[in-house]
Amino acid sequence: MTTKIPPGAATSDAESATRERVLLEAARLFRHHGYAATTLREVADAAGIKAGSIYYHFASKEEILGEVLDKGIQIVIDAVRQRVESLPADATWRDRIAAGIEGHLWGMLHHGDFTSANVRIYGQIPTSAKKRHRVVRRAYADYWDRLFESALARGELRQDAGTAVIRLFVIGALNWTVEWYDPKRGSFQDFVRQITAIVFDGILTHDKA
Amino acid sequence: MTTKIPPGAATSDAESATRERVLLEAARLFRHHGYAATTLREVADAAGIKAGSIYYHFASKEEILGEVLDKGIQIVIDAVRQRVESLPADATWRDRIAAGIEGHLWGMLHHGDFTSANVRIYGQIPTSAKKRHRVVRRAYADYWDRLFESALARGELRQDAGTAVIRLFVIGALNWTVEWYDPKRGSFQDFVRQITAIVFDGILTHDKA
DNA sequence: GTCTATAAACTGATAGAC
DNA sequence: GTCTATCAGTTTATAGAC
Repeated sequence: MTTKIPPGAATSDAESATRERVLLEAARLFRHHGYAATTLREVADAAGIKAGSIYYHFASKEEILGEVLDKGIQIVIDAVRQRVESLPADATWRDRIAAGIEGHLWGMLHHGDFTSANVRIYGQIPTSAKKRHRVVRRAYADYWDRLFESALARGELRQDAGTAVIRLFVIGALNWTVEWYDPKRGSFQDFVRQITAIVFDGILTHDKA
Repeated sequence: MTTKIPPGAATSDAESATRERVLLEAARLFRHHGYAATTLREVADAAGIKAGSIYYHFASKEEILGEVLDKGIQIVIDAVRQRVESLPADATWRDRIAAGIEGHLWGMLHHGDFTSANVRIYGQIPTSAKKRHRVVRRAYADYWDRLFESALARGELRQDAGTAVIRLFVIGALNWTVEWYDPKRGSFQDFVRQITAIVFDGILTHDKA
């Protein structure tokens, strides 16, 4: 509960280098092998310490899981809010949603181990861990629901599909890009342009008068 | 290699009731706990037999995995081909893609344990299993690429995004619906209508002259 | 076809030296 | 802070009875 912070230290508690290293390697291993399949010995090996030493930094395997999951979603939330809230007050909802898409993709693709681990293993973790993590997820879903419902009220969003369906479809599709996006096939900015175009206007051509 | 088939049996080899039961329960457990985290004791318990008995039907845990993965994708392939190929010869590519979307969603959502297991654990399985399964995946991807490239050649598909990006985005988005689709919130046919509308025309409104 | 029994190895977590 | 050593439990797979 009470963690000692060295006087004058600018960092928050819980931020030693090895601690961060353990979280990073855990995220990478959870992503590629799953949560239950990843052993603390593997995590310790990758982090350059022995298995027993992990328990100086974390109380249990599940505590590591919790931090990895939270970090994965927090990175995305921060990137989205930063971009959406730096828009001018008279921005259209289309502009705000576009900013949100770019932020979400940036977070997903630039911290792939944390975000992919989150996407891949959330459905496989103990219910206790799920329950705690659900609060953050719900808050993020609410943020997007507000964007979509405001756009709907302004007549910018299609009305023949539920906003919940739109949110789940779009966020799910954006999340999954971390599983196939290949930076070697083009710039991140061009990727964002393509995805935003598809999300906004669909995959078909439309005759314009 | 040579499996005894009772004379007059209409079924192919490898189709005893308990064998099918083991595959079904394995898919359900792989889906919810991951591959490595699922023990053969759990699978056996769920299937109503003892752990040792599994080895009469399967040579190893990885053989079960292979069959679960193949079945998950084969269900979807069959549903897609059936719908696309029953269309009249003069059908538009829009019609064909719509039929493909409906088939893909039907397969995904009506055999959720096999399809969700496939989506969730593919990134977490041993490379040996991945390598064998990749052949079927590639064939299915090619099928969709042909649909999209034909639509592109006919001017029905948008030209400012790569067909590979379109395929990966759309299939990924459709795959993920199995993680959030709720049959209690509306009929399957209405769900297909909403998803197809979003994929074809996007989430925004478009002024039509 | 299914069972019991067991082998050989691995698991999360703890205790205590340094 | 990190180490070694260890506990108690679990794992896949095999052998052989029925």
